[in-house]
Amino acid sequence: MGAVAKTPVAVGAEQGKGAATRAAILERAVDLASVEGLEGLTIGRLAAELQMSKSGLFSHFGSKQELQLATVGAAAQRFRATVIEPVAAVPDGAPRLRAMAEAYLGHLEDGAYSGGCFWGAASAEYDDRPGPVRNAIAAALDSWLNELERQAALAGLEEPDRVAFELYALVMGANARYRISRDRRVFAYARDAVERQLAPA
Amino acid sequence: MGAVAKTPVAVGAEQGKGAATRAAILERAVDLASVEGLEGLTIGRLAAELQMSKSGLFSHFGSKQELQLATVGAAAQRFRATVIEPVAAVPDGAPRLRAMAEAYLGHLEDGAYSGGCFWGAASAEYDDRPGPVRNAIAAALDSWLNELERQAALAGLEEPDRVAFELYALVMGANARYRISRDRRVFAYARDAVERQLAPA
DNA sequence: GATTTGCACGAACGTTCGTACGTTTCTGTA
DNA sequence: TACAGAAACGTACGAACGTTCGTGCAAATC
Repeated sequence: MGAVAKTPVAVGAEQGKGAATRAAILERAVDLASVEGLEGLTIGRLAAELQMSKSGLFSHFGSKQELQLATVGAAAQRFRATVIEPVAAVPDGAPRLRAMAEAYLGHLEDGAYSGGCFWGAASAEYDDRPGPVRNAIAAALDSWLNELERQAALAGLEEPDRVAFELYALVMGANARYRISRDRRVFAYARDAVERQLAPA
Repeated sequence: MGAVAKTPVAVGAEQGKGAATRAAILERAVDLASVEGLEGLTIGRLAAELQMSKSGLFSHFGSKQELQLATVGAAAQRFRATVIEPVAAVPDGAPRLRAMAEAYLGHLEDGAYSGGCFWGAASAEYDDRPGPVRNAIAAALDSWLNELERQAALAGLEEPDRVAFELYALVMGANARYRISRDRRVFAYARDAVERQLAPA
């Protein structure tokens, strides 16, 4: 191939066949974990769905916990790619919050995620399971809440921490309620409530 | 009270030693399932915690699914006993909704449930697992939402279905957020938001 | 051409799961 | 006191779990 000078392993360098396989595994793992849970996510089943051997898949992670942590990381990356980055150009404050909520609700409504919101499931599953996996989930959710609060402050809203909580509760509630009742009216309720939160801005 | 079915699904512990054992099993099962999930709830561990044999416990239910269904039923009974019945004497409408929300949030805040809200965990776990267990969970949540909507209507609030959803999202969001962040401020946020929902009444 | 390295494989391990079945122990009447 | 039925127990099973280990093979490196 090319005569490009090869650098030592850089952070996040995605080269080689192994990295591609690993990425494919994690893509599927996020979907599977959204349905079966992070604990119900089984190495054997994941391998079967990807048509590879259990041991071959396992060797990419070394332990189930490492697979779970990597899956949480992949889910965070996917969340940023679908809810954060697409609205990065929208002006700070109320417009940005509106766009973020819409990006989240829109993906739920379209059924883009077969298993619903990964974070809703992971949060409920690990809230009582201390350890690195729980910490990773909590950190991701905290950073999301912080972003909501930051934007609420930029919007000039009073009590941005309270507004952030309410927005979080509304969109997660829409996810939870839609998932179990399949009642699509919850999306209208949630959009309406988000709008009411943002009205003072 | 009507005719008793052949299946061991009677509610009252009126007869026999077996019924008392069964009730004790289910009491523990609800707590365990709130922490480990309904799927993570294992017969062996449940038996060990109750200091009885796996087979002795198993014979009360005949299958794990029957144990899960019975656990859902016991959790519904506990929910009614802690959130519905204690406020039965409170006047319909806004006062009743306030009292119900306070009963729910108060129990969460006091840490009465070691594993947090059973329904938040069960709903997230089973939203993608079709079958009798999911149906039982969905039915219990629907009846709760319906009660909220009924009380919202009695309170003279507009769009009682929307109000019911928002109240549901707020209290469940408080549970979810408190469980993962241990931030007690969410209770104040939730109470404040409930009050704002009820203000027009 | 020889050697090292990176990926994936199949077989087997020890454990735990839900479930089945036969036996023992308790308990409430006749 | 005897005894039937209920309740709890002990043992065993097949399957699936996470994990370990040795091997095969292609690409990269020497």
